[in-house]
Amino acid sequence: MVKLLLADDDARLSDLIKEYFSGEGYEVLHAWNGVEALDLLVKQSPDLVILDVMMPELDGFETLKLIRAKSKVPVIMLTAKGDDIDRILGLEMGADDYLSKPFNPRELLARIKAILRRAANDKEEDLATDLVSGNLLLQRKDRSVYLEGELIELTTSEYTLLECMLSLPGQVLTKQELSEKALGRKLTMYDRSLDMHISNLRKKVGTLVNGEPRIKTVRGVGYIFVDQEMRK
Amino acid sequence: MVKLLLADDDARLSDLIKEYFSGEGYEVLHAWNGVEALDLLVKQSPDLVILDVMMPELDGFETLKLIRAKSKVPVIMLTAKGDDIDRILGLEMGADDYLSKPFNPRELLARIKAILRRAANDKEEDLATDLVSGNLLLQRKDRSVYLEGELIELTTSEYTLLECMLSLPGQVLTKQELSEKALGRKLTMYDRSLDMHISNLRKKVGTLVNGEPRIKTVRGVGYIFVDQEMRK
DNA sequence: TGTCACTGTTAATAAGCTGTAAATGGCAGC
DNA sequence: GCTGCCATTTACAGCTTATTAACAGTGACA
Repeated sequence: MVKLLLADDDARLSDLIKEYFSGEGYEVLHAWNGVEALDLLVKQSPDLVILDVMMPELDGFETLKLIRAKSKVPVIMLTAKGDDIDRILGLEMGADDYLSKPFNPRELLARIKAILRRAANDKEEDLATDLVSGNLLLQRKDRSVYLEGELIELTTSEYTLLECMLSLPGQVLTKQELSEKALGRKLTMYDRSLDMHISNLRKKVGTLVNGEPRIKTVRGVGYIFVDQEMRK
Repeated sequence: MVKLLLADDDARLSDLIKEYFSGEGYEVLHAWNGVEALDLLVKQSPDLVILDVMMPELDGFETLKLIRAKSKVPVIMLTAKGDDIDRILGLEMGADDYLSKPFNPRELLARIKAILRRAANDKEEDLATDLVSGNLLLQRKDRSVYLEGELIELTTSEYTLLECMLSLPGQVLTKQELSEKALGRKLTMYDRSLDMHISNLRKKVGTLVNGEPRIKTVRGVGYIFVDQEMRK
């Protein structure tokens, strides 16, 4: 069952939404403010969050910021009537959609469906997309990597790292970015873990056909995965 | 060849799309309005319809309504920029996706592919209620499983798990997904239940004919049910 | 040229994940 | 209340992988 998290301090509206969506076959969790919402987000991991902008304790924007710091869950913001600034701010901060009060529950439902469907599509799309660079092939659907047609064994970190680099070839990826995306944590002062993974990756994925290194170092900044035309 | 039906009264856009999609190996039929579109739908039965909302004679919504009255063909709606009401109405009325103008043809292509893939999957699900992989057969109608023709006794969880894996063979299924789909709950920190079921399944459903394990583990991620050609 | 910060790599250590046997708990049917 | 069957939890061995430490190179720069 699809689980929604609604963060709103208006009891009447909340009840209305809860009732409507329960009838439509959704499970609705409710938080009275941003703090509660974050708590529920962690504990219940809902499929989508509906955030009222106007809330006590922690307003919608602050909450959204904190949510985005750790999660990619789709978020719909509820803004006051005609408050364009809010919409723009919300979307810029990573909300997936907005709706101004007062609204028709049916409209909210339609938006939720649209967002969830798109999210599913995107995921499917990702899975179906193979990354290629020269003689290197990465298949996401089964997390397999082939070099010159030969299957290469990679550890989880190596795979994730390679996926990151392959999806943005030819551009500098900072160590900070890579550590966060591939290892899931901030890069700290004397953390050499990333360097190790790069080193191991280089051993396995090695060098280009022409002998050039496939992963270039940008001293003091990060690494570049050398961009190559797809082989025909 | 995949046949697309484009209903749009904008000559420039139509030409653009026709050209782009012809280059990508699609056949593009064109209708100037909803009436023509319905006519072509019957006569040519395209694989997918792209409907502009703004059209003379019969607008996109009316057309969609008439299409849905007789056909389940996938439909993508083209809406004016930022016209939320349109896209909501469209989705509620049974469109499969929407795209707001102006758009990048590549994005349209991506969405078309996604939808067609989904349609193909759905069809397969519906028609073939039985899932087959090598010498393994799962019949949904009576929840029975046969290995090499012999009936295998599985518990509820084992069966559901196997059904999940068999329906997406050859791709990584994360422990999270499997736990949610097969056991109906989120995977929590020290939950080993899924591992146990996998272990038991392996005992029963065992190994491939060639001795390879049928269920591969992807450390730190999940499992893959090895894809096999259907036996003829 | 010498210092300094940063990098590459080997080896050692720590942490984490998996498979599975066995214990536990829950529940339906009798 | 038993009994039997499953699902879940516990426990732990065996392994794999991640991280840390240590040290040698290397480029940047004064």
